[in-house]
Amino acid sequence: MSVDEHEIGTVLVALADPTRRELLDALAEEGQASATTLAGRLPVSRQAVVKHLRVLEEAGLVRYGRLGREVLYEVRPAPLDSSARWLAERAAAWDRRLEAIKRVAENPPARPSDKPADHEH
Amino acid sequence: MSVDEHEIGTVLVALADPTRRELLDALAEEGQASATTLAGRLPVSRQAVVKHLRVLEEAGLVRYGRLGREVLYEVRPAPLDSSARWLAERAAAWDRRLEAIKRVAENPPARPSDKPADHEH
DNA sequence: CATTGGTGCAACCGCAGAGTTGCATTTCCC
DNA sequence: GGGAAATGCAACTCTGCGGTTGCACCAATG
Repeated sequence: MSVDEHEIGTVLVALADPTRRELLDALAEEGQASATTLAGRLPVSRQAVVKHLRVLEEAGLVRYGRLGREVLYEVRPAPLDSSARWLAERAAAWDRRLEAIKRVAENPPARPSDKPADHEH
Repeated sequence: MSVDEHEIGTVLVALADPTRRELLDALAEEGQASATTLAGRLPVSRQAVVKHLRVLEEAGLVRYGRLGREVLYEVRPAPLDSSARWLAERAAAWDRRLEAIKRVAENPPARPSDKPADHEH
């Protein structure tokens, strides 16, 4: 309801990369930092960091501002928050759905197919 | 704190793909369904669906069980839920961090660097 | 003004993953 | 038994993306 699929998509893609998550951790710790600084903390080149920061920025997870000759980035919690809500909503919806199905399966009608066996591996 | 980085990683990767999200939606709606059935609802081949289901299963987002000659899948909300908590925790941590930095920047000490200008684009 | 530290830009590489097709195999059902 | 429906397996293609390197460009500073 609250946020749209597409925005969530960009956030999920942004967060799916482990380097990007490390980058966010570093940024959150530093408060604010430049691409060069961050590249010093991770085992990748500055250019790689720049590219990552670009996708993070497009997901709204970081903000940047120029200060003299350097560009400082800082973290933005908002999209993370709305994504969390999106996930929680979805989990709740699934739960409701499963509950409804279980009720139907156990009580009134004939069962056309059984529940899948619990197949942990 | 609650769940480990690696598990979250697999969930995020699984959710990052739009086809996989559609697949989960379809599955949640159907209650349970086979790869063949699902392939009928999405614009991809059955084999593609099978591969997606494999990564979803490894992320714990679906469960499957054999019923005669067909394999039925159903959705599992738990990992979604813990991921949501993970994101929310992180967002909160960032918020605290930003607050702390703002306090430091405004009050006691000299400011070594200014806040980045608000650069929405 | 020349140097130096920080960015921006572009080309390039390698690989994983999303997708396909074809075929073998199992199981249901007449 | 013998199709027909569903799954399993394998090989293959192709695009995207994470990463690098090299160089040009700016701006602070002695």
